[in-house]
Amino acid sequence: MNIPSLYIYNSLSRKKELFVPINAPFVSMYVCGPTVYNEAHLGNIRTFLTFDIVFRYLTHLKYKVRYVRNITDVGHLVDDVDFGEDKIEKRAKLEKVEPMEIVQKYTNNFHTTTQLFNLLNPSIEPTATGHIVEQIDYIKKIIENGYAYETNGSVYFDVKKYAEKFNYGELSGRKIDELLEQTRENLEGGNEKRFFADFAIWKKASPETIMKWNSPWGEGVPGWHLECSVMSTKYLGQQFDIHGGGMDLKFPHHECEIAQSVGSGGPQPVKIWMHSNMLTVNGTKMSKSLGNSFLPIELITGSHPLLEKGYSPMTVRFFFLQAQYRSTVDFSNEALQASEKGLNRLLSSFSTLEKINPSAESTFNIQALFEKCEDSMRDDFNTPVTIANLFEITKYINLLKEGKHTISKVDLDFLKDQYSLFIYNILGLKEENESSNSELTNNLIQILIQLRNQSKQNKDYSTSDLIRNELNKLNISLKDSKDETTWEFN
RNA sequence: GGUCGCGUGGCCGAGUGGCUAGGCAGAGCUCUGCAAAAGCUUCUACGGCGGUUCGAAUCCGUCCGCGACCUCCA
Repeated sequence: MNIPSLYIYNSLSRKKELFVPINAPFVSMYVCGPTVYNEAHLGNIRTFLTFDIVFRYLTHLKYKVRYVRNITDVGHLVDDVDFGEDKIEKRAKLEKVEPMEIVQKYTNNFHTTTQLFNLLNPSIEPTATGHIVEQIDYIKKIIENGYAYETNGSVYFDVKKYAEKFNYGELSGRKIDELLEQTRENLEGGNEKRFFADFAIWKKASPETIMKWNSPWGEGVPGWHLECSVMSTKYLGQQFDIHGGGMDLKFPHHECEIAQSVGSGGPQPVKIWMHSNMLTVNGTKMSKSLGNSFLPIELITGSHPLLEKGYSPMTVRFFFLQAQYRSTVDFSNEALQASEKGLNRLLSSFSTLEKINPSAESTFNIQALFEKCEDSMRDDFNTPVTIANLFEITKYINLLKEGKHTISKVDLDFLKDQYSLFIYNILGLKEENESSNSELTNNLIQILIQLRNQSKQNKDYSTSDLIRNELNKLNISLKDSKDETTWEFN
């Protein structure tokens, strides 16, 4: 297998590294999925989009990718105090339904949303509740290795003990000494933990808790960090290629995952840690608590107060891809509108392409242009540069149509093939609302267009303008080009 | 306070020790009965101050501003 060099930024080493799979052509990738206690917002979508691109591009490079993205359906506590409440249970009480109804409802919702944004489904989508037995076994191993202790029916990971031998904090750049400085103030109040940085891997359940399981330590729930270690190990092995997630999961979540894996007797679990940056609104992280988060539906309808109008899912997808995944992206109406127009320009080239006739020779090097697209993707999935390169190709397509360049049959076929490959398959963009118009509507409007063009030929401009204006009142706009008139809904 | 990151033209956003990123907006032009749409062309910026260098927006130092994480967060 001859695969060109792909470089990926590794959060662990803090530099771009040549990607060499542990067991090529297979690639194993784990991404922290959603906690299904409410609707995913746009910030969440950005992260999943990042890894959708990684999945798509690795697949394009002919790797056989096993992409695991979990569903957290238990164990994610509202906070980490002794009797922290499960996020899903809390929501279930609020909506007065069973916790599993909440799980089902928001899992369904999540899937609808991922489809909306054209995110590919992962190879495996395991749930935390489906792996309770494995999690209990995993906890036992950690205890046997001496890196966890039981208190009051809960089991905590012993960070201090772990740090004696291993480097706790290596991923997030935290020093255990700095953590120690905060010990005194944080240890007040009869905490069950020996050390404030210790984290629960099994949490005792209160009597009224509905979702709980039997364990050697009594009834309880697994800790949030644990599921990812357990399920990644189960489906990808003790060591796998890529682990992804949002930047805000780096600490403590991913740090704890490493500790659990190593503490259970395994090796350093992940070769490349990838973290996608946050979506911001007016420079501040999008989050529900700040009230600045958009739900997909608010985005499409434009019903959120911060939005001037609605934007299609593909516009948002394209907008996200115009920034590199490791940079923050700021959400603004101006930027969205710019993306909307830019995307439209890119996509309209497909129909332009159909009108181009091949010549004997090509006057430009189309292979080189697409090679640039590959290069930018291979440089840590640099989609903004790839898009810039595609716009350059778009310009050539337009120049071809104007006859200012020529292209051979072979090159034209290559161009069509590659343009479609990059835009549809690799960037995962797609046409929208094209098929939403009924055949009848289209035929009726075509008749009106014919009538109008006849009027124009007869220089009967009052009739032609009448047709155009009346259609406009129905939110239908006509677009004249040199050889034809097309229409679209406003 | 600790750790990390960022500051690019009107806006959004790449990148790089010397060679035009790109998109949107603006301007000009083409097309056109008019308008719209579309296309082409164009607009040359890198927070302040020092330093290294033949040359820095890119490296180093410092200051200013902004943000993320520090056990809810994608």
